[in-house]
Amino acid sequence: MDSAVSAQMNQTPASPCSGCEELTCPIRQALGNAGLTACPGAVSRISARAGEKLDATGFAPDTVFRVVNGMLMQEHVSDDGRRHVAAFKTSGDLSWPLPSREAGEFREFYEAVNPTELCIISIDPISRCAPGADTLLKTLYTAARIEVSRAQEQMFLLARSSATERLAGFLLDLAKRTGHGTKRGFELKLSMRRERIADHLGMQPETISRIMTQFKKSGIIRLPRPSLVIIPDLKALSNIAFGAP
Amino acid sequence: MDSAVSAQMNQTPASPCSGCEELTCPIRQALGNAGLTACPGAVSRISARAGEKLDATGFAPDTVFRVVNGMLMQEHVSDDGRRHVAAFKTSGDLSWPLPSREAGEFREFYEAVNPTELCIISIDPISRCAPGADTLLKTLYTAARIEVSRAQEQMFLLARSSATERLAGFLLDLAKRTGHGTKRGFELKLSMRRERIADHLGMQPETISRIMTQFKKSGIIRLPRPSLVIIPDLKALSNIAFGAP
DNA sequence: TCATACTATTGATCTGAATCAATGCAATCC
DNA sequence: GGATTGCATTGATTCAGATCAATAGTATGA
Repeated sequence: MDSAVSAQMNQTPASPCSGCEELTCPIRQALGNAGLTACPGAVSRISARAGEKLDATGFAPDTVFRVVNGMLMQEHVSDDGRRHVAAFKTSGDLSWPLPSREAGEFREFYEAVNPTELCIISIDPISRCAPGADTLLKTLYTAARIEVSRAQEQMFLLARSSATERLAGFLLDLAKRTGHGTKRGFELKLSMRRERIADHLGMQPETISRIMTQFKKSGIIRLPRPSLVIIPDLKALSNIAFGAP
Repeated sequence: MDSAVSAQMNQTPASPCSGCEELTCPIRQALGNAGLTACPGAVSRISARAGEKLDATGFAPDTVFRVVNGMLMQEHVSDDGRRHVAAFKTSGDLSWPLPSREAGEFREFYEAVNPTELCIISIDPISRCAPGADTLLKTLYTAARIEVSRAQEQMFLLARSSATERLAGFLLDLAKRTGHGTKRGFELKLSMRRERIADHLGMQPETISRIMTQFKKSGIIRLPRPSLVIIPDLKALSNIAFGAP
């Protein structure tokens, strides 16, 4: 089992969460400043440098994480060291730490891929004391439903797609979420290493490399540096992701 | 693409849902009979014979299915005919039909494995008109969170376990949920065909057969008929599922 | 009870991705 | 700016599971 949980993120309680100034924050939208202020300690905030890790074991079952900015990796590690990256979370994404489980299952960690800020929110005190709590609950419920859909898409990908299709799907998804168009094409920064992409897609890092090279040779992507992908034609990549022969 | 969506389940509106007499029904628990009666049309009920299919496309995004009894299979089918069974749902389980999506993704179907009764619930009218709606919302939110955890476990299984481990994990899960102890061991009825188990685990039916035979030969299971599994020692199966060499 | 039609099992072979093993790059630190 | 170090890439080989092809069971209906 991985022992490199050295750099624990340092948690700084704050009430209300100073990170929830953004208009898109569901907590703020549901409760407003007044509601948030009524619940001291319900929201705390963490800043993490790239590579910092947080052991998600032992959080109360009403906890929700919200990524303010940066990128957070949610990973599951089994006792014998097998890893799976459940998701790469970006600005605005929510995540629910796993309820603790019996042995034989796996442990959950969160790791910052980039410098990342996140809020750790306790829902119970908020839903008890704040006005607008039902709106908040509805927002969270909707978010959780969307998370179920995402997970089901990922399951389909893992169960029924080839390595090539999986990587194409991953690049496409990340491009949509974090990329930006330039004159040369759609540009995407791959901040995580190949090994983590492999852990996300149920593959080995060597296979990621090989397929990247294929994509490069066939002109689907350009790869000036290992961490910079340029996609001249998103539609072409999409065709590969969805099973074009 | 599968065209055998011949036997559409026949939906019979009812208010309140006569199927929600059980104490475990979250709708009933949250609202009570009075609350349910206040929302005519919010809950309808379906009876399905084994093999009957329901196209889940086009349900409102506030819809929840609840299996009353029997077994329901939630499956995703891509345009080129690849299938994945996201889950086998049993009594008390909730399921959320996927929001409709752009082309290139997949369609969702529900199919009764056994004779099955389910409730189709519209949440919005209930949460508007009934007392106790926030309790209901909290119950649904909790259920959705649990569903996210389940999906993440399944993702780990698909991404990082061998075929043998996956099948052991599946048998174990189903045994816990639908099996029962006898003097010969834990007995489990496999109502679905091998092909559907394969679709759930991202494998081929032949591989399921081969591993079943291995398990049989090594004494992990007995298999009097293809649809009846007897597990003398759950712990032995569990060891295989969680990566014993 | 026997014929019919599926479904499961087994066998032979193939193949995509894993594994093992170098080699080539890029960022980081003196 | 040049070594150092950790990744990424490429190559050779292996192997788990898929695919193709029979054969054997099981359930259903006359």
